[in-house]
Amino acid sequence: MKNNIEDLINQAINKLQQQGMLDASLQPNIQVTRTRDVAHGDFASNIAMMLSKPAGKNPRDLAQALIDALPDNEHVHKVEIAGPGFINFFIHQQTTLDIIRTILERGDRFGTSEVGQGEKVQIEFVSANPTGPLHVGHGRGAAYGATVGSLMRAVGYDVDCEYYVNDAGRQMNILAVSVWLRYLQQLDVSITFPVNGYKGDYVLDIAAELVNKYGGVYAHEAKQVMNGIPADEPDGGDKEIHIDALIERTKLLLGDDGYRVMFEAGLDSILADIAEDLEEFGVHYDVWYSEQTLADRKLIEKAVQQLQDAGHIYEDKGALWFRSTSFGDEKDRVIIRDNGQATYFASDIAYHMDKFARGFHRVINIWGADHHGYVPRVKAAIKALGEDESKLDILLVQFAILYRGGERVQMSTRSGSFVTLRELREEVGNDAARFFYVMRKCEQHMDFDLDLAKSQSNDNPVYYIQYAHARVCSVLRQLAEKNMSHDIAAGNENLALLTESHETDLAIQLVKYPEVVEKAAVNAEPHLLVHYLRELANQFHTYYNAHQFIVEDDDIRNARLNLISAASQVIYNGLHLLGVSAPESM
RNA sequence: GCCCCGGUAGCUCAGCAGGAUAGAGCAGCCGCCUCCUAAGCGGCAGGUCGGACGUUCGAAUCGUCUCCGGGGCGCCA
Repeated sequence: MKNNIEDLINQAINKLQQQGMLDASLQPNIQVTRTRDVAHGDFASNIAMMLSKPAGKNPRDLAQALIDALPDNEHVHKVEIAGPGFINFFIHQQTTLDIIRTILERGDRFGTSEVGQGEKVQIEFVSANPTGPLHVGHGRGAAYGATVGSLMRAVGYDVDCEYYVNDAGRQMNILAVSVWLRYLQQLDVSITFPVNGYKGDYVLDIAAELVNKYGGVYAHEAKQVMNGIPADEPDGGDKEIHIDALIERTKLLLGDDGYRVMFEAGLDSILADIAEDLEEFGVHYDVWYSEQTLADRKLIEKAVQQLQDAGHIYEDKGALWFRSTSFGDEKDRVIIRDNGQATYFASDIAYHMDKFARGFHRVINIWGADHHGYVPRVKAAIKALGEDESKLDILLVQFAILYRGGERVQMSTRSGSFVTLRELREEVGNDAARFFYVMRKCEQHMDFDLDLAKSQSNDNPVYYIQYAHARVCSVLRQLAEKNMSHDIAAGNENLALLTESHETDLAIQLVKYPEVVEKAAVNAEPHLLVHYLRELANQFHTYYNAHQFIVEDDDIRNARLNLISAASQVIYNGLHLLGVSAPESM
């Protein structure tokens, strides 16, 4: 309808240009918006005010000229000039009510479209290091990424969701050592656990399984483990040096095979846990991409070589540097350390190179806001590799700050004192968690009050929306008890009977749904849908309180039941996109 | 020091490709169940849109400066 009106205005402008009232060279940017106030009709355009200056005419006079030039349209009921020169369009009520028929016909496909034209899009999100369970901070990225994926699919994009598994690098070595040391402790080897080790209970569980499976096969005496290892922090040493020495000692004592056992026990167990956690949260991935395979497939070397061939690499102090400053970064970055090891950045260049090689038209990375300093160098690398950087969008999700008892909850994976996503899900439920996480714009810091979320209180906005859906289901259930029926075809014939203001308001809200879904998808802003659904639920509840649906008059009853069925269908569709269930009774 | 995000009602936040009297939830106060679930509805009250200047017919929205809060700036990942 909006496009329709833009069309009409365009025709009017053309007509005035032909008549010489407007300069033919004007290329107006026609804006049509939905009005806030019903007194202003359904749609409004500011075109007359925008053209008033270049046309050298008073905006209200120009508006009148445009209105006179507007072609007739079956859906437009009335056009008015208002205020300083707005043109307000009033749509026929029947046109609005026809949306009910459309919704009931299209069912759960109502709101989907093809604007994405099947474009291949990759969304990578969460990608937390597999060194411990997901915590509530990851939950926001998970819910946000999954919802953006659903939204984009709904409007016709071909979406792949991907998790980048950081299964290589120092963190994983620290995990392997942590597992082994816990294993030794459980075999009563007296060892002080390093400050920098992973202290979470899950490491104890992994170690216990190893004890079960292998007994003392990988045991060594405390002396062998600790002799000659530089002191840890509490003993006046450096915790980083201490843990690195322990990694080397572990590799030495266990050999390659033994070390792999520790390494994989940690990785496999934690990754499986993460995958299960996300699946239970309704977050599905198409691809789990291993960082290790980049090295195995020599993609890192290839990426470095490609940059070198293009002349963007130089050597300094024994390391290889990428001249990222040539591409807008604030300083150059090391990609191969003086010890010959590739940096994480090098892997990431290779990873992004591979993303583009896989043929995505658009690549979306959803990162925690703490990675924002990393954005320029990744974009720099992409430019240096000759790729089109506009295909890469990096969306930064701000932290979810937890509050418990009015106090901020500190989180740290290493210390083991965090609230896990699983814990949150169990306490507030998947529906509330999914909903809360996408309620805010992603760049908005989020205060997540655990006490409030945990309390199964009525304040919970997700219940409010679900309740609207359940209420409609309940009404339809009652029909049978009252020996009455709902004839959808008859209802569609009688939509014109829906003349109450509550009914038109509700229908207008329903008309907006596809526009909201499209805008939420294109802008990656799920919160728009959340706000829309709240408003829709509110309009339904208001209608519910104002009028009876189960009435004796067959025509009115069928028409009203069609309207509320359509409303509940839209609520169902919207909640589904958010990954939230729509219960039939509550 | 540089960079990113935020500063709108008591609290948590929408609105920000400039537009017609700035919205919602919660909290507060007052009403509404002989009637399809009161997990609901209606009403009242509540705001110098952090501040200043600028652009504009018009600024919460755009620009510059400034103040406050959060985060980031490694041969870590």
